[in-house]
Parts: sequence; structure tokens; C-alpha cells
Amino acid sequence: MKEFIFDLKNDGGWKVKIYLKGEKDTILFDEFAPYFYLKTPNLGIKKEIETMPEVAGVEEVVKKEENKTIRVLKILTKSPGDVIKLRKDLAELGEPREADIPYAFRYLIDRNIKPMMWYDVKGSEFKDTKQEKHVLKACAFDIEVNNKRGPAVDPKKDEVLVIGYADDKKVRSFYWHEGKSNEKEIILDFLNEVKKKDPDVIIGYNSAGFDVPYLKKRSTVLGIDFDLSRDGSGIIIKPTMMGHRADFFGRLHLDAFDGVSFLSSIGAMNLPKNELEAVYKEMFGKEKIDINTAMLWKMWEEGGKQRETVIEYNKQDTIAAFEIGKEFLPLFIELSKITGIPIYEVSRMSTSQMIEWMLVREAFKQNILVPNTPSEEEVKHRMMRPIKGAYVKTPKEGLHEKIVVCDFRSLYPSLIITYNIDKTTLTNDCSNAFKSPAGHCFSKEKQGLLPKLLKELVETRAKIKKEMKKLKPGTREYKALHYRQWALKIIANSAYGYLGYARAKWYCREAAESVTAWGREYVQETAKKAEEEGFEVIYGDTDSIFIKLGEKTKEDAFKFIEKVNKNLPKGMELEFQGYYKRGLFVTKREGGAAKKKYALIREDGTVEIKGFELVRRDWSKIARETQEKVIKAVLEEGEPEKAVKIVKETIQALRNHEIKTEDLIIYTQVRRAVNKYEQQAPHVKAAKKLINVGFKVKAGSVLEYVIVKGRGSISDRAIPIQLLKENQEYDEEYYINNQVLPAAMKILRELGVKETNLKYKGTQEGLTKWF
DNA sequence: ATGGGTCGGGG
DNA sequence: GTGTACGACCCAT
Repeated sequence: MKEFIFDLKNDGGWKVKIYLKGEKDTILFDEFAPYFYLKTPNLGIKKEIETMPEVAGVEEVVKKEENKTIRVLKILTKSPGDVIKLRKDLAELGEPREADIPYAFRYLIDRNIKPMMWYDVKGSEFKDTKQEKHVLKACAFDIEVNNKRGPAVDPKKDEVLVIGYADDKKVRSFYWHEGKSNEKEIILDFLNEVKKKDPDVIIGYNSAGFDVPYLKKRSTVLGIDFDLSRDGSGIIIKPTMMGHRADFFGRLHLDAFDGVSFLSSIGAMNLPKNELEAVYKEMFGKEKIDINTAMLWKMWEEGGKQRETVIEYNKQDTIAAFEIGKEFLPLFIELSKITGIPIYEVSRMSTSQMIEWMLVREAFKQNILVPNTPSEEEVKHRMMRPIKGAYVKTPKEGLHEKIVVCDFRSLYPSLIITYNIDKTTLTNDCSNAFKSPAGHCFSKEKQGLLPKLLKELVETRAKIKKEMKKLKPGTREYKALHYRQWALKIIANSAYGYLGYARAKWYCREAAESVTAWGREYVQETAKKAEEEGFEVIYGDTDSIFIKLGEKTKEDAFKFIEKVNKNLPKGMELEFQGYYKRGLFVTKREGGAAKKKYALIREDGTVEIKGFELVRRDWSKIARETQEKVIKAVLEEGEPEKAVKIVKETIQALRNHEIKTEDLIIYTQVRRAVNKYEQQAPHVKAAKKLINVGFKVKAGSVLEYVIVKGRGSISDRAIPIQLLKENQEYDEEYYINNQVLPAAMKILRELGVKETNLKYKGTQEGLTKWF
């Protein structure tokens, strides 16, 4: 029967529990022995190890390490957990190896099978078969809870007010109706709705960090069994370094926030805040209602229209989470199929970790003994010695017109493949090797693990791109291929990062250094050629150069690109990236080095901004909005006059106290018990003020505060909005000097505008002193 | 300057 | 899971 692995977990002993989907859903229990290796000079200890109670058997096996053949002990254990114990107990007798590979991963690697790939499954035999499409049923949910006691909501005390549910056909709201239903019933109704739908995927937004753990704990208080699994095995919530993970067997818990974080981490999404409202707008261009969540309980208590607004807000959040989650699902499916890592794991993993698991798979195929993950000490040591990075040409500061940007297509992956750059090919013997500008040699004799992997990724992607050209954009087939090529691109582009990733098993400083050294050479060489051709090069970064056309035309630029390409090695290519009518370039003052900081405007008026964003939510809306307006005005006008006017008007409005409180709120989270802070930061003091009047503030609460006028430090004057009195005056000087001006000056400084020109009223004086 | 502390989403 | 992020920014020194 044609099936694919949708979920799997350790089921105790030597058993893997696998959720198979296909024509019908089945659960397969497959036998698999947990094991690890011991590299030891004394293979004779085999007999002694065999007598240990956790050991099920010991074999002497041959493995490859650093191109040599070695003999190691393969130790089979009675249960997966025994590996942890034994790797500690046996550390004195040798070096435990491959003892940190999760049981389910080990199973998938050793059986050479991947989740979401279709197989002809007979018993526990998996035979490759033609790929079919996945039909997965999805739904989303979102909860609102009573936050009357303050921002620290507690499932032991604060009731669930609304649960929103959405799938592709239906949207429902479960909420309190006095006299009609109670809290227990709305949770049961929600569970019932999920049971009826029997979804494969349950989507939420920060649902692993909040909604699922909250509902589970709240249900315990109410005496309900809150279970979303398909086999009654419950919900497993595990605290992690940051937030939680929440699993239920047989269904995928897709936290759309993980998807957003992932896209942010690879630079595919760049929002100041990854909050649902902003993400939804960015991805779908649609607005949704937003309420001040600190006031949610009040709106609820007021009833009538106010309560309806809360229900509508919840409904829209649920729909937004559903739509966002559905966008990520095909990407994660493809990443899972490529890497062989289950979807939930892949959705929470960095690209370096994905590369690592793919290398582990490749090493297994080649019978190579996998290197151990470095110790924390070694990680620190690696991080202390940064790798010399890419070439960044100090930009010619200020405004420029008529700019052509060209870049090398997949520069780093091309270099790794072309020069066989890898930990496993690094050699002192430079006779039959590529020698990098950094002075390291990489053997030509045998293809390295990473170059092999990368070549496959790049070639597969090229094939897919070719197939896509035959298809109509927008069709289902086209979309499926689009996600596959995207996933391949994401992984290929992170190969360089892996070489310099301090926690990597195949970390190789020399390799990483060589990639950037070759990269610098190609980019600098190209920039030089451009100047020889009479272009002015105003900026260059990693794999791109920005050239100013001046008296030349776009066609001249195309001819130049063609000329460069004639002299590049096979697999490398310079491409035209875009044309911009104007651009603002900045040299980051801090640290002295030139950094990625520019804003460009296209002919159609759209703006591309790099490096300016005020990314954190502890900047007020007024500061962020002013900065955005300033950038746009400068690029549109080509001079700072309009931007200066905008800033001055904002400052005047602040002085006149015309700015809404909403635009002044600074959001910061307290991450621990408030009395455990050493530094009395504004949000800590704000939290203390709340506690003093009886609000509960716990680790995890987000403080919303405004800096008001009065005595003492900024922290002393940070007032949580719950305690803000009507007509209480905000500290306009703080908002001018610590928020609006720093934000605006990040841009205007580059155009010679002085802070004093913006601050004081004399407009005429200011305008004459720009340059 | 540098290094240690803190943050992120949700209500 | 046989595992525990990470990069940006703050303040204090």
C-alpha cells in the first residue's frame, strides 16, 4: 500500500511508533535496536561491556574516519534512554560516538527513509515509489483569556473567555454565554469540533508557547482531559530554552510563529515585530482588527458591542493563523522531504542543523563515523575566533542616482562545489589540491561530504526550475515545484554558514575562511573591472556590486555583465539584480566597519530598505513611523528638506501633546520574577508599580508602559498603561531625544543634518546648515 | 570598546 | 527526541 510517514516517536524498548498516511491511516510499530559506538584503543573490553544490565549486545565493527579504516564497538542498548546513561558510564573507557542521535532520527537514517516521502509499505518494508500529492486536512485555533489581574495570566486562576476555530469551510467561536454555557463546555465544544474535523494539522500562532499549554493546564483545573492526539496518548509539553514545544501524536502541531521566526532567521521576512497583525499584513496585505490586549478583560466585562469586538478580534486572529500556517505547510513538507527530518522538528530547526542531519545521513551511507558535537568549552573557543567575513566595500555615502545592482548567483555554494571545500577534504598536501587565497588546500581526489550534498541540491534545483518553465504559474503543479526549489535554495544557501557554525560536528574554520577569501577575490576583481569600464562602483557586499550608471546606459551594464561571465569558471555566474532610480547609503559609525545599510527606490516608487529598521518592540510606534516616513521622503525628493519638516512636525506634535498614548507605548517582557532583576530597567520598575497595586506580574508578562513627566530616572517614570491616569502628561523630551530623534538621525545624519537643526524651532537656521 | 544581561510570540 | 537557539540590542564598566 502507498503510504508516507507522517509522525513517529519512541514507543519504549526497541519499538518505534509510526503514523502512516495514505489511502487510509495506520499506526505501525516497528522494531529497531537503539545503539551507539565506542571508539576505544582496547577492543577487549567488549566482554566486560556485554555484562552491563542496560546492554543488549556488543559488536566489533569497521568504520571510516578521516579517510582511514578503524575498528569500534557498536553497543546495542535495551532502550533508547539507556544510551544517555551508558555514554556517561563508558566515557572513561573510550570515546562514545553517535550517542546524541535521537532514536526516531536514527531509525529514519538507518532505514534510509524520509518523512512525507511516498513508499510502498508491506509490513515494515519501505520500498521507494512514485510520488503522489499529500492531502492534509488542517484547522486553526486561538484563545483569549481573562487578563483582569494584569498581564501575567495564569491558567490556575484566569478563565478562557473565547476559543476561535477555523478550517477551510467553517469558522466558529466558542465563548461564554451566561446561563447558556460555561468555560468547561466551551473547551469540550472545541475538542468536539476538532474530533469531528479529525485534522492532520492543527495551526496556531505561538500556540506551542501559549495556547496549547494554557488550555492543557486550564483543563486540568477544570477536570477535563485535554487531548489533541489521534491515539489518546495525550499532549506532551516540554519546556525549551525559549518557550515550549507541544506535541500530540498523529497530528502535526504547526505553530505559524515558528514559520515566521524561520523566515526571519533566513532573511526572507524582515519585520520590526513578528506579531500576528504585522505578519498577516505583510504576507497577505490584509488588515485585521487590533485591540489593546491590556484592556481585553474590560471590553469583555463591559459586554455588548465591546464584547463582540473581542470575539471578532479572536475570530480574525484564528483566520489569520490559519492562512499563515497554510502558507508554511508546503515549505516545511519540502524541507522535511529533503532533509529527512520530521516536520515539527524541521519547523523549529536552524538551517545549519538541517545541513548537519543531511551530512549525518550521508556519513551513514559512506560508513563514516560521525564526529561528536563540540563541548560548550570548544564552542566558546570557536566563537572567540571569528572567521574573516565577506568583502563589504565602504559605501560612497549619501544619495546616488541611476544605480544598477548585479550579483553572483549562489556565490558561496558555487565556490564550495567548484573548489571541493569541506572538513573532509582539507589537506596539508597541496600537490593535487585547490589552494584558496586564505592559504588552505582542499584535495581534488575525493569529493567532500558537503560539496557532494550541495551539488545534488543545486542540480536538483536546476532541474526543477527547468520543469517549472514548462508549467503555468499559479497551477498546483507549479506551486508544488516552487516550494521544492525554494526549500532547496534555503538549504544550499546555508552551507557556508554551516562550515563556520560553532556547534557543527563538521565545523571547519579553514574551509569557511577559504569560502569568504575566494568570494572576496571574485567580487573585488569584478568591481575593479567595472571601474576599468568607466562605471563608478558605489557599494559592494559579499556577492554583489552596486554600480552608478552616470552617463552610461542600462545596456552598457548588461554588456559588462556578459563580459564578466565569459571569464568565470563553470557553475559561476554574475546576474543583473535590479535598477534603482535613487539610493541612500550609510556607513555604520559604530565599530568603524562599513555595514549593510542602505535604502533604494525603484522606478515604480517601491522602496527597499536594508539595515535601518528599528527591529525591537521597545521602540514606540511614533519613533518607527517617523523613521519610515523620513526614509521615503528622502528617497522620493532626493533631498532632506521634506524629511526635516516631517521630523520637526513630529517633535512639535510631541511638544504640543497631540500624540496618542497608543503611539507612545513601549512593550517589554519581564522574563523572570521581578525581584530577581539586578538592573532596574524601565520595564522592571513598571512591573513593580503594577505589583504594588495588586496586579500579578510573572515571568512572561509583557509590560506596556509610557514614560511620563516627573522626578527621577527614566525607569522611575515608566508607568504601565494600566496605571496611567487620564490626562497624565508623557515626557515629550524623552520621546524626542530617546525615541524620535535617534530613529530619524540614523538617516538624516548621513545627509549632514545636525540634531540641533531638528530640535529647535528656528526653521530658517536649520535649513541653511545641512551640508 | 567590551562584555554581560536581556529579548523574542501569545493574553 | 539518544538535543537545547541565536542574533540584536541594552546598560554598566
